[in-house]
Amino acid sequence: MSNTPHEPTNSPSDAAPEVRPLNFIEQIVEQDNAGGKWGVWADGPAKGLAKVQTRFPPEPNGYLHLGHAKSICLNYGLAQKYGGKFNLRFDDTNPAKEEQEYVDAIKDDVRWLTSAFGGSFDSGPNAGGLYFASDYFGKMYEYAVALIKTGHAYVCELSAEEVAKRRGNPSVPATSPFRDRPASESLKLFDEMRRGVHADGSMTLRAKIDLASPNFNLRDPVLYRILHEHHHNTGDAWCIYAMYDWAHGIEDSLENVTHSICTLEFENHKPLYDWFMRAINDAVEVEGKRGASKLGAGSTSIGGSGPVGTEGRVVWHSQQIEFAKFKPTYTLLSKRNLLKMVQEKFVSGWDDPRMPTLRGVRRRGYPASALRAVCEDVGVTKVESVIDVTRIENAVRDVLNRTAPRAMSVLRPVKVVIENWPAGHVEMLDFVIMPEDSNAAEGGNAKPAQTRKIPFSGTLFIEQEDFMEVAPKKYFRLAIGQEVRLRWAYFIKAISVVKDASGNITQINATYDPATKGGDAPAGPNGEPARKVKGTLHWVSAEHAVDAEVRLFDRLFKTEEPGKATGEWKDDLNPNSLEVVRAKIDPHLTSAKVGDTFQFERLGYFRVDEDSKPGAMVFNRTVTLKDDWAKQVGKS
RNA sequence: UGGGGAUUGGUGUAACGGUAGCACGACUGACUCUGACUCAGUUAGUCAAGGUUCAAAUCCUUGAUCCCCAGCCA
Repeated sequence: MSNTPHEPTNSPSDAAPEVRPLNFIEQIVEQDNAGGKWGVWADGPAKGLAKVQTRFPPEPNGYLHLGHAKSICLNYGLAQKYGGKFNLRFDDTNPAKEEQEYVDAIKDDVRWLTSAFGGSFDSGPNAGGLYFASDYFGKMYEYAVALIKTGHAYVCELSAEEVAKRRGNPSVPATSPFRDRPASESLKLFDEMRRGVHADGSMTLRAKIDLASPNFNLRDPVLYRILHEHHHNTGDAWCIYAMYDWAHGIEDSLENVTHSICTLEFENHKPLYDWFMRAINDAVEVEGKRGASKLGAGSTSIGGSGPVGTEGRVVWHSQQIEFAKFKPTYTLLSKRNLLKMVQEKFVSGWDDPRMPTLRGVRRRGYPASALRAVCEDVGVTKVESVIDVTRIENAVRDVLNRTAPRAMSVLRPVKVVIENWPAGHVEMLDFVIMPEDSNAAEGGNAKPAQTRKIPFSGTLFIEQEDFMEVAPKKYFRLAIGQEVRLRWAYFIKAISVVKDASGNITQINATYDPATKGGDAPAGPNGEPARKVKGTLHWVSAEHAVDAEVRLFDRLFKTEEPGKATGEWKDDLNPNSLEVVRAKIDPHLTSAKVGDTFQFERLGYFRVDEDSKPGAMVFNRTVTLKDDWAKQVGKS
């Protein structure tokens, strides 16, 4: 390709690749990087590069779902884009709800999803590592003591009910009779709380902020509650546990997180997040002056010659940024309700292929890269938007179309007998596994189509809906007297049907044209154009086909926003979200392994399910192919 | 009734005082040995009303609608 110098330089071939505009978080990151706000990486391959440290902080009290996928992709994507690090951090501060089972599942899910970025939290250039809030319990306790000493916190002996009663309202301030007790007294009680002297619920450590604040989060929030619970990580070492607001900023600080990204409902918590970090900085400075350097910045300082934290202080103070959740239509995405669906057996488990959990969609056959693509596609904003689920399905189709080998299987079989086929004869025909990639073809990189052999005989199965005795207008499929192509095989024409007592078609009798072998009619002897046919059907040879179970999924809910109308999502459950059929599949598929995904031509994408056993395969329909004909039929 | 957010075609998202653009969908058509894929075209929008300005999606005022907040959950 030669470029003529006279031509404008914006021809498609040399135009700059179309770049997506930066989302608002990327804009913040780039401004921070340009201003040197967070300093640079001190060592490692990114040495000298502006520091970008993100994290995904799940609570291990449930399974990850599509909503979490957006957060993971955002945080991992940022780390990757700016040469930074991504941490997986378990926010395990409430042992009453958390379990090891969830920790293991979440690690596995994050690994799976981030494989779409070519890495994970513990592998690849952006691996920041695995962390637990519970590893920081000691530091959190030290900081809490420092806050008490500096008059920023006190032990409150009000019961939960009393606190609620005294919470006040927008115009009436809250109250606590313990607010002004001396620090020495709080210190003593807090120590007792820690040592297990006091019962659950008998007292809390509260921050001394503003009982009259219109933001209720600032009305002296609880830092610690007493919980005599066994913790999956720390066992029985603690019986007081930090609350989210107290714990989270410290976790971010200890990991030198630069951008602490969370969802919109935490916007009201940001003043508290920042208040705590300033209070800790105050306390640490005071301690430093006293010469008691136990609280010294240590690992939490940025160090080196770079700037020091957002507030110009000693202890790292991350920046909280909020974005809108991922909310697909026809889907429920709250851990509480998903748990209920599992417990009340509306689904078979957390990994039911109809579930919007990462495990569910993975089992169904959604590729991680498709999820990444959707997240990229919908963008990141503070607008609470609703995403059409079909966008996810389209992203899945887009990936699978490029990656899934083709096969032919018949979901709802009806027998076809080729009357003029030589009795007992079996012919092996070429079947194209992967069509040429038309995208690649444009770039001149078309990979030649690969083929394998499939058996053809005089008795076949085709799809019931591919035959009608009388073809309506625009029906291109098989009908009496109407000729169609059997994919990669022959043209056939239906002659007659056999019906059972109740009028159901049990057999179609047809004839084939031997001259159309491979699926094309020859040109006429005098160069006349070859005979064309409008329809092409998928098929399997009856004596070779293998029986298999195929699970067809529909959406779990009938309405775009489950529960919107009545307040109860159970009212909107789709009773027909699962259909199981006995299909006739290509014998070649019996060698497929769990997780393998195929396109069953003209039907959709299908993944071999974990329930498969030798000789009894089970396929999940991941998603159908788009179907213009069904759309037309639906309209009329 | 207090505080915090948000509002651009059907949906998602750009435009940061200077031509309202992109993607998805939908619709037409082309192509096709998958009614798929691909390709071409069409469609349709600044929450409302005032104001500032040569010029407003963008700035100001007033209002509307939606979301979040009074857990010892995260």
